[in-house]
Amino acid sequence: MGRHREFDMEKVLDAVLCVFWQKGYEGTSYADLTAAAGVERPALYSAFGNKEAMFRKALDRYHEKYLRYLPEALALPTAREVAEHLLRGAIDLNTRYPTHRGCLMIQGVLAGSDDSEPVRQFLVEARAAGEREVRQRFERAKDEGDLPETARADALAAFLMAVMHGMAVQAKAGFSRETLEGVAEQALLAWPVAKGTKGTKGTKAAMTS
Amino acid sequence: MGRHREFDMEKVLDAVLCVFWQKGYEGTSYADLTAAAGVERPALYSAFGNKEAMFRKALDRYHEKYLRYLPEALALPTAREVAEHLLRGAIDLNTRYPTHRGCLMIQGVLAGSDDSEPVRQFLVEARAAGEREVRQRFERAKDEGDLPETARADALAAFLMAVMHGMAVQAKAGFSRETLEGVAEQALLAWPVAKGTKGTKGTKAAMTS
DNA sequence: GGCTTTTAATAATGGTCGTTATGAAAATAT
DNA sequence: ATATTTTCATAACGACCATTATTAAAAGCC
Repeated sequence: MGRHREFDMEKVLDAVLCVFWQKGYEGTSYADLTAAAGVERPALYSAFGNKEAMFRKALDRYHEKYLRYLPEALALPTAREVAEHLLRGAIDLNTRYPTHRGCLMIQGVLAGSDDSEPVRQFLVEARAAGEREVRQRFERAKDEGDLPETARADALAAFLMAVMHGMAVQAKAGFSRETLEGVAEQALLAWPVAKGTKGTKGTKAAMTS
Repeated sequence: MGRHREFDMEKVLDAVLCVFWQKGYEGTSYADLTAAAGVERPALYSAFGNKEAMFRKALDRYHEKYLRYLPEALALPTAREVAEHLLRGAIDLNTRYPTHRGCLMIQGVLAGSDDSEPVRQFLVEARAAGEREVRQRFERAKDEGDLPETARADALAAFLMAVMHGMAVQAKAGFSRETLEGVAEQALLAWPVAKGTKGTKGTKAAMTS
């Protein structure tokens, strides 16, 4: 019984995601959303609830569709490869789409009015969760011996995420892919190497290959 | 002739700056500004012009009052010291004030509506100007021999700024000063050393002293 | 075909945004 | 002391914000 919806829910969500990605949570209005989705306001409300819920849904999709490189990275055999894959994945994602450069988890809400504080806090926690996974992966790497005992997993994870966040800021500012590759390359130069493991001296092209 | 203004212009500007610093450009309303400055709207308009001009004035003051560590850093004798001072200064600034953590030049506008695009672009250019100064300083360091000929000044500057941007994001997310010091320490581990210059092996406390 | 149910589009809600008239208060100048 | 000029606070402006009534259209069931 009843009529079925005429629009493609996934297409609408993708359109919504792109707008949030480009303009951030607060910078996005329903006028923007309806224009991008080709669907009127009440349809968005019936489909998502409200703006905050819509953003959370968009963020879910962002994880599923664009942040796959994170679990991919964590599954690699060594911490060095994990770091390389994370940096490369971030560069790809931040520079691939000219209309929405940078990272939704950074520019979604970095600072804003009190109204958007719940969303900001949600993003803070989401980023912390990602960093936690990376840290735990590096702790495992210490156990497995591909990171030296003296390495600090928490500092390495925080450093790696800081570089990724910084690259997101730079990508949003229009920095080229090549420039970001130089950043990632420098970030990896001091990657700790466990005793008895061959280093990567001379492989300066590690990040650009 | 005529009446003179009753409020302290510098105090008002400081208050305005703090609000922008905390909530960003778009997240700040005139209600916030008047509440913080203790001055009514028309006074702000007569003193600054409009919101965008007010933000630019606040950014000028930010440079003068809080970004002094940048020219300080550039004046130091070696590139290594420049980098250390920049990182330390960023950490200080980003974590010192609990009510407005992070960096105005990052969280002022990272992404926003079309209305705030001029301000966003202005911040992009301001950050680029800072990075350019750092790059030129590193090129000089190559000439002077305290950076090796093989070092890429542009990549080092971009990397350093990326780490600083990333730390600003993390500071806004509540990261402790100690965590950021660990990030900066890792960032400096691979700092290039010219031939015939003594390295810094073993001085792991370089950043926390 | 009539009845019910769900979606669609139009348009209105109260509230807040940035920006300004407006008129009272205060201080200098004549 | 009066006139002039500037600043001050109250309050209003239109525009846009996120959120909903409201009503028309479409699709199922009998």
